[in-house]
Amino acid sequence: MPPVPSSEPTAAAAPSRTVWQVALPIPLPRLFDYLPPAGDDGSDPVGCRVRVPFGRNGEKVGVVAAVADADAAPAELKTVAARLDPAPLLHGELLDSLRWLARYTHAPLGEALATALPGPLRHGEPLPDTRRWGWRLSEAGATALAAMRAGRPRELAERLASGPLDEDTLGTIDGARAAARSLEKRGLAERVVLAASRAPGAASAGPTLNAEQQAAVDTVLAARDRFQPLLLDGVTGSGKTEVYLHAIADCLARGRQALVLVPEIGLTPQTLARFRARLGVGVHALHSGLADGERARVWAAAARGQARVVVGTRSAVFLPLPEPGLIVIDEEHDGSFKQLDGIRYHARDFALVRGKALAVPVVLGSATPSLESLRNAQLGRYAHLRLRQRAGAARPPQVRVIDVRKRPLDAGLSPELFAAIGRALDAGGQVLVFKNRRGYAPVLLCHDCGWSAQCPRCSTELHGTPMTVHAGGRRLQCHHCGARQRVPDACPDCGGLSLQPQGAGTERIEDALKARFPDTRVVRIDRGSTQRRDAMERLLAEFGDAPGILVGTQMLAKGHDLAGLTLVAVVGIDEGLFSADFRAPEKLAQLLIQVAGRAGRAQRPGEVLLQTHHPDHPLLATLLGGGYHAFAEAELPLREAAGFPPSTHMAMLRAEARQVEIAEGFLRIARDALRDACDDDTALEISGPLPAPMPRRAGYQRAQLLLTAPDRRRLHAALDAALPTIHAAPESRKVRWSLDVDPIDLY
DNA sequence: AGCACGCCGACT
DNA sequence: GTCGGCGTGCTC
Repeated sequence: MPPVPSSEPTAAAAPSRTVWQVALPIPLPRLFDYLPPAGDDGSDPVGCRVRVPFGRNGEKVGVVAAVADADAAPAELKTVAARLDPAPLLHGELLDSLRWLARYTHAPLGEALATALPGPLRHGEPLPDTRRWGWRLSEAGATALAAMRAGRPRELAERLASGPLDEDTLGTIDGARAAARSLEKRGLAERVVLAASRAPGAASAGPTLNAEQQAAVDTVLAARDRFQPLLLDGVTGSGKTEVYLHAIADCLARGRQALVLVPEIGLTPQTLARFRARLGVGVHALHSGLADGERARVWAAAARGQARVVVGTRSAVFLPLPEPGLIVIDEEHDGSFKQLDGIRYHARDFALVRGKALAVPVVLGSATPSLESLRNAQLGRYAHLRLRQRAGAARPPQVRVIDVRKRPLDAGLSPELFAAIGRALDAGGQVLVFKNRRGYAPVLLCHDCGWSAQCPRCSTELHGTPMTVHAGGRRLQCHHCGARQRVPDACPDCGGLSLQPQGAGTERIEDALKARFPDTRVVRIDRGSTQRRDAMERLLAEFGDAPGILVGTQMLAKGHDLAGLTLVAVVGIDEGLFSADFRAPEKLAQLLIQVAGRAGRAQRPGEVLLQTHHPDHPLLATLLGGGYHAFAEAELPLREAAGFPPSTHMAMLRAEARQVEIAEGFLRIARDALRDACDDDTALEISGPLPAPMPRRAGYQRAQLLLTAPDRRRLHAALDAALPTIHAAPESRKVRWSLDVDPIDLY
């Protein structure tokens, strides 16, 4: 039986009948109109979740995006099955910002809203209870206490006699939960709501700030109550976190909430413990390791203003902040702030949009700021706060370059490197062998002279565009223009026969090290060996500070301090020097600085060895001579000359199909639609369709279209104009396609 | 994205 | 003789 006695169209004057326009989490770029549910109280439904009938016999949960006149609506309308929120769940600034995000990413609003909500809320569950629950002794319990026989229930009753106990504490006492249930059954104890503890607890004082830190804090505090981006640009060990903590403490004192975004690997128990100890209030954590229910509780606590400080990874940028005071993005250059599937948003950029709408300062911290942020600082859009002094006694490590041309390599490691590792181990030190992992599209390199294959069409004097190895090592291909050629038999420069694709994996390196140092512990840490999020911490804790070798990738650049670390060896940097990805030099520079930072923390002075076929490469010379900022100052003009971001703006249209021709055919349709959408051809440069390496799924081929525009607004205008055509094209249904605005990986 | 409807192979 | 492959079409 249909639950809704449908509202019959009355012939009598029924003037402005309205429809609810609902945003649904499906990849269709429009809203869906529904009749309001019968008996609705008539309060503004915008921002409320609704359950609606959808399709033949399905139901979906969506969010009311607008209320409109029924006359304008299409033919037959279905009726909202249920309004799930009496008052809007999404409203005000957050709803506005999410509308912006949907427009900016050219995604349906429903998908943007779904991305912002934790699973349970997305699926229509009520906002969870965030009250603090605890146990207290009932009156009967108080009288019965003296007569109780010994045991767990009596022990608990005795504790409760001196005051109620919250459930978190209870959970830490052995057998206390069962004891509480037992007391409850006998009417001796009861479960009660405790008062929310918003009163700041004991905040411990941190170290005294040095002059630079104090100046940075003062600048942040001077910007309270207005939108102001601040780039906190401080060398490793300069105490950026102290600056955050002071700014957050001020924010708390003014009764405001603070949101801190950290990279995926940055949210360690140590980080949280430090925030908790220093701020003296509850610090909520939000990360991918949390259960769904827990994420929903943090979201609800933020929405109710109970969460005063939240430290979270990427998705925390979607938390509601009814009493906003400050947003911090730590390690703002980190790639994990960019979501790579679904709605491809950048948490740092979205945090800035929210900060602007919320009128709060946004602190972007990094020792190696992204070139985007550095440029914004140079242009005066961001306040630029520099911390040049290292706190404490840490001193920069010795950095040495090892030339591996013509050296016999074992798993990519040179004899000099093995010797240095042996010396460090003999001296009782720890060694980190760090593999720069610039994945799947290897460049071809001559081991004798260092020559690498460059595209003859796309390379200029300023900027080489490498060709990468394809078709099982038989073909070279340019990722910019798509040009192909055969892999040469001999090096065109020196005639040598040692042409090889770069890239030995960490497993091979681990095996080689185990073979050379059979009596030494070799621990490999990479995505494969640490699926679970605490696995890395556990492995590192086990590693301790006794001599041994750690082998790993990016994940090891940060986090857990290794006190015994005296030698860091970096291999695979040539892939960064000659990558087809224009961001590779920036990523490599950031990585090298960070890795060097690790070696500088030990008691003994650390040593960093860089293995390369290009000991004289300008990037290395600039970086080693002048540090990260010298590199950035040299790199920004190169980017500009080559027409790359941040001076231009990009979008990537990707397509995937069983046959490349299908994917490319779709992209050609899209290309034509985009060309038609531009009134002049300087507005948008379109490259492709280009083949994309490494299909995500077996049996599928990927291709892509790269869009570059000098002006962001015109890029978006072209996309806005062309996307309806692209959506409507029959070819679009034969491929899986996606649009990535501001792509970070051009693969 | 789901989910149904719709026409051609290896199983009870 | 059916169960089921996923092509294609639609969703207020």
